[in-house]
Amino acid sequence: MQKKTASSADVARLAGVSRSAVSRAYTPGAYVSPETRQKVLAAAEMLSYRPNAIARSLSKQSSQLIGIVASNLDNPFYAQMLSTLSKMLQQQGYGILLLIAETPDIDGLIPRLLSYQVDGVILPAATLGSQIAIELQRSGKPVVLVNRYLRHDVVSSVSGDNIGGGAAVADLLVRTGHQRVAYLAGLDDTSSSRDRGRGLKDQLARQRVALYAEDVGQYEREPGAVAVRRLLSLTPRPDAIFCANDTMALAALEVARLEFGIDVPRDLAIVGYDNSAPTAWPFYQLTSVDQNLPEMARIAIELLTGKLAGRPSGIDHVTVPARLVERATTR
Amino acid sequence: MQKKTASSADVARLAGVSRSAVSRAYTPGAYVSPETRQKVLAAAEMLSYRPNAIARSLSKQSSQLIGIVASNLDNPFYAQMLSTLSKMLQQQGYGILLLIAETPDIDGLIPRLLSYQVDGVILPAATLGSQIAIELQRSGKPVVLVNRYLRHDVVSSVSGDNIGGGAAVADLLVRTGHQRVAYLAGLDDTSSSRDRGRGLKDQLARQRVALYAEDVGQYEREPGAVAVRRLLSLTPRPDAIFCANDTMALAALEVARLEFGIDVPRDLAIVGYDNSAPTAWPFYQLTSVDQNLPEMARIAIELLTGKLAGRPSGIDHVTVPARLVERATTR
DNA sequence: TTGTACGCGTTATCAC
DNA sequence: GTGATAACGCGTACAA
Repeated sequence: MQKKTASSADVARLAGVSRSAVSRAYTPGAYVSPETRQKVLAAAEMLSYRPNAIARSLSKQSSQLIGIVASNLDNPFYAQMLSTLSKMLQQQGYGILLLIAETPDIDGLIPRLLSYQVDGVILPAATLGSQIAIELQRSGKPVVLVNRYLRHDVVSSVSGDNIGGGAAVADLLVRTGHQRVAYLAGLDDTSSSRDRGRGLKDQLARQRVALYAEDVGQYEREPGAVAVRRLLSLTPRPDAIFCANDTMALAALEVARLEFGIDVPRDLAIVGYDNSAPTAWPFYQLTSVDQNLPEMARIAIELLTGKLAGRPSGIDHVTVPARLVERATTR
Repeated sequence: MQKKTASSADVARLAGVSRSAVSRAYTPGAYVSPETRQKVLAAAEMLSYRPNAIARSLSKQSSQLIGIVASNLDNPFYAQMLSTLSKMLQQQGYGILLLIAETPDIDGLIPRLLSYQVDGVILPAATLGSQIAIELQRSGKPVVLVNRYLRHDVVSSVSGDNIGGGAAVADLLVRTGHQRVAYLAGLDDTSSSRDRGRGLKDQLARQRVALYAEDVGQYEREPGAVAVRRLLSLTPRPDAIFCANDTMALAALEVARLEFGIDVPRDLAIVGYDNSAPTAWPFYQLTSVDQNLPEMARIAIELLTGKLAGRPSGIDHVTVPARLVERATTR
């Protein structure tokens, strides 16, 4: 239990070398003789010395810190996204500065994130105001949006193939004989919700089926349930509901079975989006669209580290293929 | 889109004052005349200057950064714990350095966390090796364990009243006429699992009921389901299963109803722990024990900030009362 | 290969 | 009140 944490000067003194030598001993590929290197490491061990990353950041003008602005951690998809991104980043030697974007004063928090000189920022948040992304971008920090993109190509992003995913759902529903397909959107101002709906609609249209109804559930359980009740009260009733995420789809299944006594999938098909863990639970067995989360995370990091390495990349938008996972809520 | 981020020297030059004046303008309660303060703020605005937190940390010997070592983010309880802790901390002006403790080389990651000079560390991880906590503590960093404690009082912690929670379950089960109560433990080497089991057993004993069976499900869905199958294959069959967390309890309910065709709660009671979101979902309606997560988070931060303020607190262990939430899996 | 000297951006101390 | 100056701990030209 030593008083103060040892500095490179302490190590240098004990090892009988200069501070530069200590620094070099910790710099891969620096000119140090094996002997001095050993002396330094031995002394460091004695003092249980660890280089001070804060001081290094100041000197190197690079903190090796990545900011992640997260939200909706109650949604398993985003919880897993945060976990996956973090694991991959820390494996590559980066530290993670976390910011939860659910407090009202989020705008005041971003400058604080920046003040820690993060090398880049990842925004895995479909429900986040786009203003933040634009501001970050303007401040010159490398930024990558995940699961969302902005028009006008102002900031790089990676997202799932929402149009393709919606189209795959349309194909499945038409193929299994559905005629009155409803779409339960997430948030109107998000690219994900819009594109999933458009993919569905367009692909239905190509097969001479018109979208029967549309409602909005804000990507959340309660508003979703309310919207589903509205949809299921239409006459004639829809024979299929495609929900813009799993959270709403799980609620839809509950409302349909328990409140309306509907036989799913015989009289009603329900499809979700994200293929999050609960969709596979025995009580639900929900058909859903897999976004390939690990791949999205991988690419997000690749885009960001590319910018960090100064690779001359403009604003690019990468799309990851989606995959329909059929379970027991479709026939 | 300026080239470099402005420093206090740039602001000082533009405002026609010294760097000290700039620093003081950003230090609450420092000796600055309103006029110079205004000049500085105006110049800062022009250059869109933000104090560099890294440099400040170096100078002040305090980073205002708290490390959180998280894991099991697929468990809604821990996802919410991370979210709540983070929100509270950032509200108090702290930054959060996140470390996901699910990679094999976790031991190598801790020093990196420390190298960023975090002011303190919170460990909300029941499944984390206790060695890490002890090492951190020994390094002199303020540490608080959440939802777990260590014998011998070596590191501060806050946890739910697991013994009381287990006892409350025992009372409920005896009161509703159960005689063959089984306990599905989490991980043997965790205080939470041990205490919940002990609370159950002791309180059963006080009412002349012996624990009928015990098994281990590692706090996870699949191992939990396997253990439940073993328990339900006993003859005579248990008439109640108390699971050490919700994840296993949800799986237990599925196995009982779908695989064994058991009528829950008529022929079998199932109780979980954590009162996480899915327990309230209509398909489950699982009776569970609420840990009062927000209160646990609040106290954890209070303990930590107390240590940071140099308040002379030893090693203390705070226990938060638990509350039984009865739903449809008990009668 | 090694050491010296300076810079990174900020705060604390001290004269003025 | 204000402005020099010295830390804070480290990386790195540059000289040796």
